[in-house]
Amino acid sequence: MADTPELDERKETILHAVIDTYLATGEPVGSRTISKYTDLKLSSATIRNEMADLEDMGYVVSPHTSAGRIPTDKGYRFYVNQMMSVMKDINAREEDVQEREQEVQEMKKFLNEKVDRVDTLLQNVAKLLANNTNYATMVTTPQMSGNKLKFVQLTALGDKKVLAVIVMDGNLIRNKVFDFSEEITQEQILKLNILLNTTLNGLTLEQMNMSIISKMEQQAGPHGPLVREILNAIVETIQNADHLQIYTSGATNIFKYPELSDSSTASELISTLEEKQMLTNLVKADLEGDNETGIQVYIGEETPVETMKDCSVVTATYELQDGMKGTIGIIGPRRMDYEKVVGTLKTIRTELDGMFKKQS
Amino acid sequence: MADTPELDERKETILHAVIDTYLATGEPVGSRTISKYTDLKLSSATIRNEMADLEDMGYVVSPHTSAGRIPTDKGYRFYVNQMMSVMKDINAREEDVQEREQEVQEMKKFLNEKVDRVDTLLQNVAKLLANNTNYATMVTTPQMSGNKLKFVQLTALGDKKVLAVIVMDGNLIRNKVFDFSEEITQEQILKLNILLNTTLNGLTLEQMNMSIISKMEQQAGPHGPLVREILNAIVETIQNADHLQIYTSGATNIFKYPELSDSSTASELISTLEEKQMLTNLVKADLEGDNETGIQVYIGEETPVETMKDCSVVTATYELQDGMKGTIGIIGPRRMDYEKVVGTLKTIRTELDGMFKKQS
DNA sequence: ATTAGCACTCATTTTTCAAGAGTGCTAATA
DNA sequence: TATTAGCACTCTTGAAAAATGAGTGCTAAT
Repeated sequence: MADTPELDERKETILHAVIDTYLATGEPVGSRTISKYTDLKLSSATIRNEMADLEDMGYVVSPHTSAGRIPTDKGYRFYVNQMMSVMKDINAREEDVQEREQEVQEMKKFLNEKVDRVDTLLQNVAKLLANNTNYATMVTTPQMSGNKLKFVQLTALGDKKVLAVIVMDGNLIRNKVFDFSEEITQEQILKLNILLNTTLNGLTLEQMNMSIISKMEQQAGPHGPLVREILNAIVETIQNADHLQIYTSGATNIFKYPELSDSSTASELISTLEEKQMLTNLVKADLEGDNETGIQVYIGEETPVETMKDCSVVTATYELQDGMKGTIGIIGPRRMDYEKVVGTLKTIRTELDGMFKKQS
Repeated sequence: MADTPELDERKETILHAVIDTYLATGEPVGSRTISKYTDLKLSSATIRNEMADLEDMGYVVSPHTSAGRIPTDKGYRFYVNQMMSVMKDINAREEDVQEREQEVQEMKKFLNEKVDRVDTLLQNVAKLLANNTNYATMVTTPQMSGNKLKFVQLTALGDKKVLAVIVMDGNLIRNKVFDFSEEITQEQILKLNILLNTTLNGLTLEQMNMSIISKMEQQAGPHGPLVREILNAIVETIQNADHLQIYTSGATNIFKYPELSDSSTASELISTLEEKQMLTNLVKADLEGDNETGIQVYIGEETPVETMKDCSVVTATYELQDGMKGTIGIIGPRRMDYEKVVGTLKTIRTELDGMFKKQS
């Protein structure tokens, strides 16, 4: 608003100190503590005055008259913003990289071991993150946009059943078995294969509109209804392939934080993680808000998921070469270790890209 | 042991009454309550004496001197055994069927609506069960035994990649893409297809032993290593197809039962449900113990999963026509409504069979 | 064999009290 | 004018004490 910053330097230092200590201890922090903690060389009385100001400005509150202060969402927001802008320049502090080196190595090793499917990989990522951070985590499958059909291959299975193998760009493969009302011959299948592939190959889902479909139905002549059935299956399958899946892990980590572990809050949270339905909001918000870093921090009420208003959520977008995007999220208490979490997510984001290149 | 039953009729009645009331209230039940509850027309003092006997025999305990009694595992076991033997004759009480009729209808409707994949169906079953019973639930994918290979189909994807579509009996289909070190021609693929299918079709996993593999390697001549690679992929894929998947739901229902919701117990339980790893014990135990009814009740310490020793678990085997077997489990507090749970599971077991026939 | 009566036990709840942490305000100080 | 020391006051926390009440075990009466 004003062009002078709202907080002078001393207030900033004090606020930072308050939040730092609160993150570490989880207890309201008093003026005496700060007066010792900082190198400001100020008495507790002075700090008290400053803290009263900070309270007026809405950065901190005291839970009751004779307690220390705890940060408000606004306070956390200040802290995180400051942190993010510092991190942008430095990208990753030497010591942090050092410290996380081992983690990454361990992760790589673990991931390379028994991973033959992307979903297993993602599940493992969730699990590892949960273990390393002590927060709850979620990881989504990558979402493709503008999926192109590479080819379709029909095969008779006998018994009036036909197997359609649908291959999309990026070698994403889906199967669909369907029953016909009557037995189908080898020639018919051959014909259908040719018809489907000459018309559809290279098209995106959006391009398979009504006009193309009805044209194909005409060309198929007597097999019109059959073609329609197959097309529907294809469309549905492609849509399904794009179906968002969410893996979560470490839900019970929330019991490590007293402010979240009273049973009603905990129950609600775990439910949300278990049902996964509501987590899609998180993903949407994450994919839309494209800041440069690919990292998004939601503090308390800011989070797009109703049931998580007592938590903070940090999300990261990971992106594969083909423009497939997915989301990783970390859910913890407001007083989470933002610095470590953001750092870890930045690392994972990068690593994940490399790993996917190895997997097909 | 002795040929006279350990409990005379009066003791049985009283024990039954104690357990019944305890199931309903969750509080230790005292002698006065029982003296009113039963039609035995006995004073509380008499009941007190009988209860003291029951305590000596290990069917009940009092949590402290001046409290009522609660059932021990042995007590529950008696209760459940009695119930199961009664149910075997009656199969399903008229009123229960009536009462559950609506549930089943609702379920069928829901399941038929948006279910196009077996795994979604099973997930929904878990969810519905959890909602209807207020306990935590798990459902496994059906396990096949002696999976036979129907055929394999290799297709070039270009870019040194080959798609293998593996079709098993029961039209279970898996895909696997793999990279070769060098480009592969159309003829080579054709040859490989023929070689693979003439040799392998109709074989189970167990039959693909070393002698067959090395024989094929020889026949393939220069493509030996290639064939080996493909075979490995096939074997792995089939094993993977048989990979047990477990869906859980309603984990947070455990918060409805105070005896389970202190945070360490709850955390451990939810973890187990989330990780799913340990639940396989449950499945194994369920599939092995083949009693006539297909229903198995584990009380407290009896359960094959360590972390669930404060719970009771009821499992049911469902079986599809092709001999595929899966497990449904309900996890709740010791004082769960065994009668309702067993009844519901019996119904679901039957319904599920019908539904699978509809799905492919 | 059953029951009434009574003393006793122990968990639970409520009340009371003391300790401690931290604040806000005022007056003194540099 | 900005800082600090000092003090009264507030409110949480924890422990101890007291009251409540449900339920038992035992004895003596029926």
